[in-house]
Amino acid sequence: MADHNHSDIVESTRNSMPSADTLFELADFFKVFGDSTRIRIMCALFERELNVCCIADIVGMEQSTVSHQLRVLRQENLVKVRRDGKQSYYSLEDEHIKLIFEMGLEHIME
Amino acid sequence: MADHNHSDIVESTRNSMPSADTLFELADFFKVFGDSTRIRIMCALFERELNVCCIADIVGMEQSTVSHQLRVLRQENLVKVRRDGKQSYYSLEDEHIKLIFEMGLEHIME
DNA sequence: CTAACATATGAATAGCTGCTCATATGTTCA
DNA sequence: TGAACATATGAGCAGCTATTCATATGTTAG
Repeated sequence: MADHNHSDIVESTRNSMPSADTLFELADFFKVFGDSTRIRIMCALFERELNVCCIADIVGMEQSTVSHQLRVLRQENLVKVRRDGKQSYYSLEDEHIKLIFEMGLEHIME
Repeated sequence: MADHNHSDIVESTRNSMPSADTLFELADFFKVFGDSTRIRIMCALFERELNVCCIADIVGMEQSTVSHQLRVLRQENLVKVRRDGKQSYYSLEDEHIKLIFEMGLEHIME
C-alpha cells in the first residue's frame, strides 16, 4: 500500500463517517442528557413511574420547569406519558437509557 | 407492605438516586456529546489519530474552532494528544466512547 | 355548572456556548 | 537568529437554553 497524504486521509476519513445529518441528530439526542435537571428526572424514573408533581418534589424544581423538561424528553422519545385522571404519569420509554447512563457513570468514575 | 403516599415516594426515590454532584458531573460529561462539531471530531478519530489541520479539513471548520473543541474533549478525558514536531496528533482516550456513540445511534435509528 | 387541583404552555430573561478574528506560543529548518 | 508553519488561546458576539411567572387547558368531585 502507498503512503497516505493529507488529502487522502481527509477523504477516506470523511467516507468512513456517518452522514452529517445523522451526526447532527446524534448530537441532538445527547444534548438531552447534557442537562442536570433532565438527568435527575430520568434517574428518578428508573425506580418507577411518577407524576409531575412528584418529580418536581424529587428534583426540587418548579412544576413548570419539570413540565417543560418532560416535553423535551418526550420529543426525543425518552419518556412516555400515561394519563390517569388529573395526573400524568411519566415513565422511561427505553432500556437503552439505563445503559447509556451507566456507561457515562463508568467513565466519570475513572 | 403498606401503600406509599406521596412523600414516601419522594423520599425513597431520592434515596435511590446518585448524589446531585455525581449527576451534575454526568450531565457535564454528556454535554460534550451534545454538539455536532465535537461529535464529528470524535467520529473522525474512530479511524485513526489525526492532527489538528486534518481534523479541521474533515469537519470543514476553522482550525481555531477545532482547537477550542479539542480542548473541551481533552478536559473531559475523551481524547489525548501526542506532539510530533510541529504537529499535535489527537486520538480517542477510551473505548467507552465508541459504545456510547453506538448506543446513541441505535436509539435514533428506531 | 363551579371550585379545586394537576398539568401544559407562552413570554421574558439571564446565563451559557460555539464560532470567528486576531494574536500568542511552540517547533523546525535554513 | 529569523522565517514559515502548526497549534493554542483570549476577546467579542450572536444564538441558544433553562428557568420562572403568569396563565391556559384539562380533569374530577360536589
